[in-house]
Amino acid sequence: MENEGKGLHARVLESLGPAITAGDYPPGTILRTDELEQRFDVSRTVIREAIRVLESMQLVASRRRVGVTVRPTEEWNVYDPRVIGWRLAGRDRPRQLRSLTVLRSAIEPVAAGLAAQHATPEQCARLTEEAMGMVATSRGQQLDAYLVHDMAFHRVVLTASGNEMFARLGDVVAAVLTGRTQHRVMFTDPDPAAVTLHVQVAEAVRTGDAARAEALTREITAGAMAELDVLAP
Amino acid sequence: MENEGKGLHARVLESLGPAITAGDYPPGTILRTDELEQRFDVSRTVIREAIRVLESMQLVASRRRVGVTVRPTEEWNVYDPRVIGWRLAGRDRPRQLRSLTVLRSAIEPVAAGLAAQHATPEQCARLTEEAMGMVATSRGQQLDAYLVHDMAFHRVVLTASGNEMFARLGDVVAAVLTGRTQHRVMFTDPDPAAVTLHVQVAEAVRTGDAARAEALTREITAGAMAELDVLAP
DNA sequence: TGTGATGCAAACGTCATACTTAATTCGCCG
DNA sequence: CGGCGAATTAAGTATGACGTTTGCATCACA
Repeated sequence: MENEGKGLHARVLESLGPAITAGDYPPGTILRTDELEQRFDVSRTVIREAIRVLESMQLVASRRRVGVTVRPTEEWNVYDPRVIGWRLAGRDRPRQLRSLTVLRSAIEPVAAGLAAQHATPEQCARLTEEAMGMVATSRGQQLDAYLVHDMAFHRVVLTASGNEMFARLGDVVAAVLTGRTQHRVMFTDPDPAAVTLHVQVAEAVRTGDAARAEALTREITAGAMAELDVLAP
Repeated sequence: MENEGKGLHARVLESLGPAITAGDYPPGTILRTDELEQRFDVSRTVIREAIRVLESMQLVASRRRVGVTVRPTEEWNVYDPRVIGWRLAGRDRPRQLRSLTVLRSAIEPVAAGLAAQHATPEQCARLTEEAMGMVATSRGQQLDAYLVHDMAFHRVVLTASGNEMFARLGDVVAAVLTGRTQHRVMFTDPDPAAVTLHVQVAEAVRTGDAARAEALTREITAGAMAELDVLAP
């Protein structure tokens, strides 16, 4: 197992979390702590702490005399990084990927516009650098290297926006980009038009042209949305 | 106290959470469990469960031999409803309100566009109804009643978008709207232009005009952003 | 004197158990 | 038949003991 050195409650969590988010326990399902205790062969303390975390994610609700009940999907904290990770790893990965891509398409253009206004010289340099990296790796089946630059590029944009809520979505965007690469046929190089757009965004941010940065980024995310119709059910 | 019937760990959480998010414990601060145990006069079990929840919010990290250390702001789960609530209640409320308003301005127009495509007849009816309610309460110092309709309106739009990530931001938007009303001079009626925009959005969604719904909503959020410069530092 | 191995101790992690609280169920009595 | 209360059940809390990790200091050796 790679489940070592993380504490027992973390191990229980890594088992229950994915199962619940995958829908293995339909909403309303009742889990009893003593049953879990036996199933995982750990003490109540451990189970209780794992439950407390699941409860803080709104995945379950714990009531006396009743047990721990699984809550309906609409009540989950779908922005919790672990919930996102579990759902991406599980059964409704396509659905989750779709939700996140739509989220991206809303956030990133605005973030790029703000970045054009607030980015530091260092961030502008980083941006140009990563865009260049994308150009360099855009041909000849170097998808992995390309992905690294792509993720870095978008992360810098989100950070440079100066909005902490946007900045925290860096991991989400990275996950979406990674997911797309994994689903893509492995010998298809990235769309040259998309690469060009990234270079232009870097330039727009550097010159402080917010409207242009926003519009260009909107083109990028529109492209991602278009791909989605082909890739995800 | 109104802290009753919620369990001891919840009470500890309601004390530590706001304190940490308010910056009372700067990043790197070390809390020891036995000290907390004495301070709150509860058992280790309770402290440990509270710590576990704070840890799941990425507010703190617990390491052996060193204690529970407060993590830097950039690592917090800023989308956790409780974190948002605590920060809105605390010292950097203006900053948080600003972040959330920017987030709104990115999300809501896209959500409205999607709502125009996916809204059910029932949702369209709800939308028109709430817009009418806003019109009815927009004059004569009925700000509280107006706020109720305003919140309901935006919540329906977010839900009708069909995107679960958007739908979960209903509480955030509600918090922003509430915050705005509280900060506004209490005898100033809402901007008539904004009220009209809401009515037009309802219509655009009903007629399935996505582009128009998006553009109109963008006007609404732009207005909210403009207000912000006056209200928040 | 410098460097690395070794051992101690501090603080969290886990376990077992006893006791408390609250809610549901069921049966008694009016 | 209905309401009220006692039994039951499962989570919540408290506590003492032991395990585990790891920062730090000390000591040995070159």
